[in-house]
Amino acid sequence: MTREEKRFQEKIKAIQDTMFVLGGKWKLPIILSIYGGNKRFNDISNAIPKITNRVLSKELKHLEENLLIKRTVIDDYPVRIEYTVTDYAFGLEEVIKPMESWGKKHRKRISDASR
Amino acid sequence: MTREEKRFQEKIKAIQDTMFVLGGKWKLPIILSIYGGNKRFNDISNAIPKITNRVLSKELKHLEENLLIKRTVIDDYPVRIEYTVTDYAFGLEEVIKPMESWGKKHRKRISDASR
DNA sequence: GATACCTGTATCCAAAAGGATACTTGATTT
DNA sequence: AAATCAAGTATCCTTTTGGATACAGGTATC
Repeated sequence: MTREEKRFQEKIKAIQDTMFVLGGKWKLPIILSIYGGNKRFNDISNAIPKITNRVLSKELKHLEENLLIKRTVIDDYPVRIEYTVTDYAFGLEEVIKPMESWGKKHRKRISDASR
Repeated sequence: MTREEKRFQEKIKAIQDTMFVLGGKWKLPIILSIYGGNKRFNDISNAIPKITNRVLSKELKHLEENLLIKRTVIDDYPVRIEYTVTDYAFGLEEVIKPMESWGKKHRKRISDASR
């Protein structure tokens, strides 16, 4: 593999890492929902219609492992859990904003193309 | 649904549109490979180890439908096809670059966190 | 007439992602 | 003693995505 090919592979890998963190059907809705003030498991679940417990649970773990949200155990009764977005997650702004604006332009472009 | 919730849904939809265009295992490697000079089906196929014909064919169609590459029939013998990236595809730079740099920072962050 | 070249398709299969539904745990109120 | 609540787990199933392999179809060379 040439040096050039290697840089190329690293570029792809970095982009795919980003997609791994944000990709799939639910990660963005969950992050934005917590950011919007929902802290508890059932609050988040209710705020996002149709997500199941199993999937929400898995995604919360994924987001926690990737340092985007924090899980805090509050030890009164019944034991409550609070999820909050981390400061680190705010760094995603720099990637989410371009994705949002490109996605909007693209949708328009594609629907224009079919007329 | 409040106005706020609606804006929220549109934001998510736009981001997911971007992911739909770029997501999956092969789309980026294919775009970058064509951008890097591979024009013919078999060239692209050879440049990307392990991709199968079936998958390459499907992904090329997807990328063409999304206006990122152009398919040109060259009526020689045997009929050749050339794929090139479109000018429109260059607009992706604005979303790919942040994804790349965030992905790199994130990989470092995650590996530091586990020490 | 067999063979090779090129750009795919066709068929079948495996793995990953996501969904439905019921259940757990353990203190507390009824 | 039964019911309740929060935050998930457990089990099983469906859908989506990707992979393996063979082969088509038209021309041109051997």
